[in-house]
Amino acid sequence: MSTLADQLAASIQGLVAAAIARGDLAGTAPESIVLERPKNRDHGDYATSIALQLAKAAGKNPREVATLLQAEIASLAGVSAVDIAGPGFINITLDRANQAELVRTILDGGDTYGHGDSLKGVAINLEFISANPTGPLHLGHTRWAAVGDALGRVLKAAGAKVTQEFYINDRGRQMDLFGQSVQATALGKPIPEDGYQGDYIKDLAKIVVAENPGIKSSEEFREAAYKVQLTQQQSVLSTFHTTFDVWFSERSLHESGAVEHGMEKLREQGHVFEQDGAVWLRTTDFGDDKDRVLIKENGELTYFASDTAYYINKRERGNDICIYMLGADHHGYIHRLRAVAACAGDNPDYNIHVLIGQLVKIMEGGEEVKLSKRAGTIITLEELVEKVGVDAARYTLIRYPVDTPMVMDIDILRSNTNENPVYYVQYAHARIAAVLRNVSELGIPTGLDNFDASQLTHDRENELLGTLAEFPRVVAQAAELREPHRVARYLEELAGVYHGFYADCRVLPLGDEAPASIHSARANLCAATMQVIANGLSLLGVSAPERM
RNA sequence: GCGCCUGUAGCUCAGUCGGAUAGAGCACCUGCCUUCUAAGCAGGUUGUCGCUGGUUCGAUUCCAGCCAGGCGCGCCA
Repeated sequence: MSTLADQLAASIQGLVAAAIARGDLAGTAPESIVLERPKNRDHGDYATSIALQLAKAAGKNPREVATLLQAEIASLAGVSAVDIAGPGFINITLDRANQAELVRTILDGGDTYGHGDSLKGVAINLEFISANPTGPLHLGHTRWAAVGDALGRVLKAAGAKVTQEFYINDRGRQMDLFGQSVQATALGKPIPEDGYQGDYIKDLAKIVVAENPGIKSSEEFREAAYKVQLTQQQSVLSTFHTTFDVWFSERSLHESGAVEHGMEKLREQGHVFEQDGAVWLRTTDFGDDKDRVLIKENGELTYFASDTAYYINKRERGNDICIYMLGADHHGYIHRLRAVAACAGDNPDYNIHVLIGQLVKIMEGGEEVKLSKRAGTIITLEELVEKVGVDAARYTLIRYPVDTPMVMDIDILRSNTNENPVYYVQYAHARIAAVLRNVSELGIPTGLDNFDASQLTHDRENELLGTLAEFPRVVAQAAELREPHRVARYLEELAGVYHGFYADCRVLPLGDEAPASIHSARANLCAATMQVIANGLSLLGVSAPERM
């Protein structure tokens, strides 16, 4: 879908190229032209600084360059005025009725408005959370549960084929300790050193014993508790509206021979060597600060060996790009994972992308809730949802970039005021739904057959249309930068613009006033806005209520 | 010591192909509901964009160095 702004930018690009071909300008034409929405409304609907960029090569001052292009831009379809301002900005004002045709585009597009094809044909593997199945999901996992799922939705909207994947760390010492801990608890014995504590272990022990009478060995306990705990994680994530296409077991990686296969591939690429009785991967060739052990001196495989094989496995399953979402305590993995990609013969700048999420702090009652496993003050995903609900939790976690540490204030999230941005956005949606209910009750004709774009010339209408037009761009950028928070911020802006429109532009007829085409036009504009808010919230996995 | 992230209003934070007077919410004042959801709108107050240099028509944005804070640097998983 190409937006009005895209078409305009392409046309201007053509004009610039033509001017250069004619010899009016010197230099080379830019590949594309950026049209931005000026913050100041006096600067038109769109602005470009192209004249300032061209000036130097052209050997003219920027205002001259702008003047040269002015008349031609003004003659483009849909443009009503072109002004030159400041050092040489070209400010473009669009024809309002023409702009209002966007309502048709949105309503025709329905829930696909905003979708694009910038990542069309790209297969992306998106791995997030990947917790050990040895306990409930906690706050750190929760940030990824929200952001990861939202990112997946955004990438799909940009046309990518996305596999959302959860890597189950079901192998190794932690699992054994887990089994021993549950066993000890069930049998009333002391929990082993470094074992798992907490009430949930007691609960697991009870369930496991009830379901498996006569269970004895720690291996049996491990397997039974693993099953219960994994099911619990899956069920909690499902209520959180976070879905996975693949639950990938680390064990299966070993059982299927994928680890040997991965190792073989790395050997072929020539980055594997032996030293001190161990087998290493020379990751320092590609920016890691030290080489990494694949097979220990005692013959055991390292966790890193699994990671490496897993990456190769993902790529061989047809994924072009592997995105990893890791906690801040894993940021040391960035270099080594990129090096793994490079060792496998891939381009680390394209085939792999590691996102690091900073920590989440919780405030409640004006104080920081200290999180400690030992003290049992871990906040789980389940508890957070109980406190604030799915929508508020998801929305708040998503609206910040992941590389900033964030603070969640439970008290604010519980409040139904506009301190709580999720309500601000949802309220706009519910408000429109209410207006449209009234529209339908009053028998005001809606539908695009009754839509007259030339009615929508009010400043507020124009501002709303301009904001609606930005949505596809926001989605594409969020996908490109892997930053779903941009969608949330956009929705807050859109909600604000709608509320302003609502305050100044009456949709329903007043008193005895007969329904006229302005009412139909505004009703359709409302419907278009509601559609965009719904589409945006859907990208975040947050509900769009019709009543509040 | 090395590496990753952060430093923008009193508070919580936005701000990427470098652009015009740096934004939003909260907080604090002032207005607006006998007809659309006031969970709303309009207006006012608030800044050495951590510091110092560099690149250039122009830097909160890019580069270098420094300061401050968070986190991490196992043949652990």
